[in-house]
Amino acid sequence: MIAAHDRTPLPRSFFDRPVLEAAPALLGRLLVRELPEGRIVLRLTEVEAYAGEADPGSHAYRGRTARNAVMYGPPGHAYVYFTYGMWHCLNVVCGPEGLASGILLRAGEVVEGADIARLRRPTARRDHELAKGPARLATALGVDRALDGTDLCGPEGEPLRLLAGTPAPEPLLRNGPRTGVSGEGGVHPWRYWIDGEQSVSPYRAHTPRRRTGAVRRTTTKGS
DNA sequence: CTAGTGATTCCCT
DNA sequence: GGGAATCACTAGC
Repeated sequence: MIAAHDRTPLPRSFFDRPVLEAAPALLGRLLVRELPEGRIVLRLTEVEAYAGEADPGSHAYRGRTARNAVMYGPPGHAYVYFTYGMWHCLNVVCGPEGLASGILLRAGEVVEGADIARLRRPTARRDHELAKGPARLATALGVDRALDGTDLCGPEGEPLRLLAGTPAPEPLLRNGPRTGVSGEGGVHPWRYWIDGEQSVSPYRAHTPRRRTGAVRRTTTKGS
C-alpha cells in the first residue's frame, strides 16, 4: 500500500520551473498508470533533462515539428516519442511554456502491479528489470503515442498521473552524463539517479554505428 | 562482466 | 536516404 500523503498529485507548478531543478526533484515520485487489467505504480529512480531548443541532445534542437509539438505546450504533460523502429519513451514537459524543455523518465521501481507490468515485459528476469531503461519503462506501463499530450497533473482516474511520493533523500542523489546522447550534447551531466537502486539502467556511452559489412539489405524482406 | 550487432519504422533532410 | 534519448541476444574473457 501507498501512504496517503504520498498520493497527493504533483501540482503543475512543480514543472513550471527550470528543467535542471525539476529533474532531480522528480526522483522518488510516483507515476501511476491505470490500465484495463489494473493499476501500476512506479517509483522514479532515474531521469534525464533536455533543455529546449538550445540543447543539441533535444528533439527540439531543430525546432518544432509534428512529432515534438507537445514539448512546446504547457508543462506537466506527457511527450511520448517512438524510436529505433520499435520503442516508445516517456517524457514530462517542463516550463516555462514555449521553451520546449522536458524530462525523460529513464527508470523506476514497480511498487504496485508488478504482475500487470510483467504481462508486457515477459523478458524481465527480476522485478527490478521491469522498468530499467526508458523503453522498458514505457513498455511495462503500456505507454505509446496515444498518450502523447496527456496531462500528468490531471484528476484521479486519468490514465497516467504523477503523485508526490517521497522525494529521494539529498545524500543519495547522483548525476552524470546523459546516456546515448552523441556529440556536444553528451557533455552535460544532466542524467540524475538515486544511488544504490537496482532499477537504475547501466550507463552506456554513445557508440556510433557503422554500416555493417558487405551486403546491405535493400527493399524486400526475404521470402 | 564487457563489447558488438540485428531488429524495425518513423521522421526529418 | 539514413539516423534515432534502445533492447535483446551472442561471443568471449
